[in-house]
Amino acid sequence: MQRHERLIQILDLFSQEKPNWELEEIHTALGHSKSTLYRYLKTLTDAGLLTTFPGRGYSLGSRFVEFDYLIRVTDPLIRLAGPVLTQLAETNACVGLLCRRYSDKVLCVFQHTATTKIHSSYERGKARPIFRGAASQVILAHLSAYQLNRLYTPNAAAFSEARLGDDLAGVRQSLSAIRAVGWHATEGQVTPGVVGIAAPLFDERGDITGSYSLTLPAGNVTSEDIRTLGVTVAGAAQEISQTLKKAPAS
Amino acid sequence: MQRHERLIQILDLFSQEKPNWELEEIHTALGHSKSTLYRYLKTLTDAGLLTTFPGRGYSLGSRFVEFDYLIRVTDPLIRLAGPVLTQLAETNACVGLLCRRYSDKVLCVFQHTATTKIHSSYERGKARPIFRGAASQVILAHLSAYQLNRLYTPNAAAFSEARLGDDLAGVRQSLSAIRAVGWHATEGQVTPGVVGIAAPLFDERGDITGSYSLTLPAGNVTSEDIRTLGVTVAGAAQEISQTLKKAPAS
DNA sequence: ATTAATTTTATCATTATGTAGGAATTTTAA
DNA sequence: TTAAAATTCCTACATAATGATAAAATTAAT
Repeated sequence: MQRHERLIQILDLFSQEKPNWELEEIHTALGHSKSTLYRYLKTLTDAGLLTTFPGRGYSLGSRFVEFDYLIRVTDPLIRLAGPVLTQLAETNACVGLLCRRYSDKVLCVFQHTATTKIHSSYERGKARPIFRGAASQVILAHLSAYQLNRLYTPNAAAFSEARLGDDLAGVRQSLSAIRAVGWHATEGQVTPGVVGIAAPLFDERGDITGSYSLTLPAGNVTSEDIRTLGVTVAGAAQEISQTLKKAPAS
Repeated sequence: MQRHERLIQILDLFSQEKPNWELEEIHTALGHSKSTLYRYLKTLTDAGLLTTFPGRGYSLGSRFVEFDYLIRVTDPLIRLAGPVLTQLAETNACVGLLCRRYSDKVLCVFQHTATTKIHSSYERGKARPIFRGAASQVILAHLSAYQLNRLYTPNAAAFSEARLGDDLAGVRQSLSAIRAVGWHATEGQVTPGVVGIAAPLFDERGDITGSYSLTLPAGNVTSEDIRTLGVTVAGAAQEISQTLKKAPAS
């Protein structure tokens, strides 16, 4: 299984800093023979994963845009949680975030901004590690014991830095506390001066699938405000999870 | 190059009708051995092109969402044309569309709706054939003679149905007329009772790269209105193309 | 519209890599 | 904690990938 990885490796080249690659540049970067490279690029282009225009090299193909659309419209979480989140963000003049767990990271899948005080850098399509910030940690708190174990060993330092505990027992305790409260708030773990308040979302089988959160400037809010918002967010999230249970996904 | 195609073939299974696939279902559909299939699925999953959750099978992975984001933020067309288009749509209480050419189809990459009278079904991520509708035909009109030839032979019927002419000479003439006017309007080619008014967008090398268009209900507009809007759209598109020329893409 | 230059694809002998089936392991669920 | 299920590993064998070159397609210029 080395060939397939080499094919897909080509996709890894494309980044925000360098979204366009000439054939020669790919050749230099990855070092295939010209005919092999042309073969690879044709396969990826035919699949819509790359596009090419004469004299302008290769860039990411339409398939990514099309499949993002497909994911968007088939995601029951967005359909259910989106409107409620928008309203919540508007009511509280803050930023609303809907995140999903993808293996060991957390991806923003929907966002609504209802304030100019925060420059939200967390739009649909941006991923974060599962360790920092309320929207991530509330997911972490609901992983199965087995999954937490598996995750902890190679990431002990990250857990420690995120103030979740310095050993597995400590981490378990912190996460258990988050579960007991039903919502979770952090300050400045992602952006300084910004508070995040998050609640967990469960899928139709009752497994953790994402988080529902509000992000607001730390200055204006008391811990009492945070508690009130936490309860609100948790209530909304719970309702969504229950609806999801009744109307199973496709 | 048969192996790689089989890998990517798996992605073709995922659709709006069936966004979730169990291993067994894929096995039935494509007929690899179990170990090979697991190997394929692991490769795709490691690459972020698929995700899997226990008991819920496989679905499209986070990479599509992340790369869509990347494409969105690195697309100079969206950056330049987006705001102007939004304003144009608002002013005229209609739907604004920004499309891009991807080989033989046209993809909507940005949309702004400023009316409730049309149910716009053309959001970011939706693709259409290059033959029907103003937003497509205006791109068709600016293909090179060679590309038009190549496209015509296997699609003569489609050209005819789209009323672009019944032979290559006729098609050339229709398209030449569109070029001469600088904008193009069609009625009901995509949605009955809906008028589309489009102008071409050229990249920094002067090649056709997309279209800029407004979509509005046919009832309320006179052909004089259409002409006025056409000139406006063409002017805006021209300005964008010129800006693009000065500020070359990454 | 024709022609020259460039880019892309096809061909084919050689060599390396993927495949399938069962065993071992990991992960989930009870 | 243990049993069940899902996933990955292992190896002999078959098959397809590779790269140099030739042919074709596409672009650019006249």
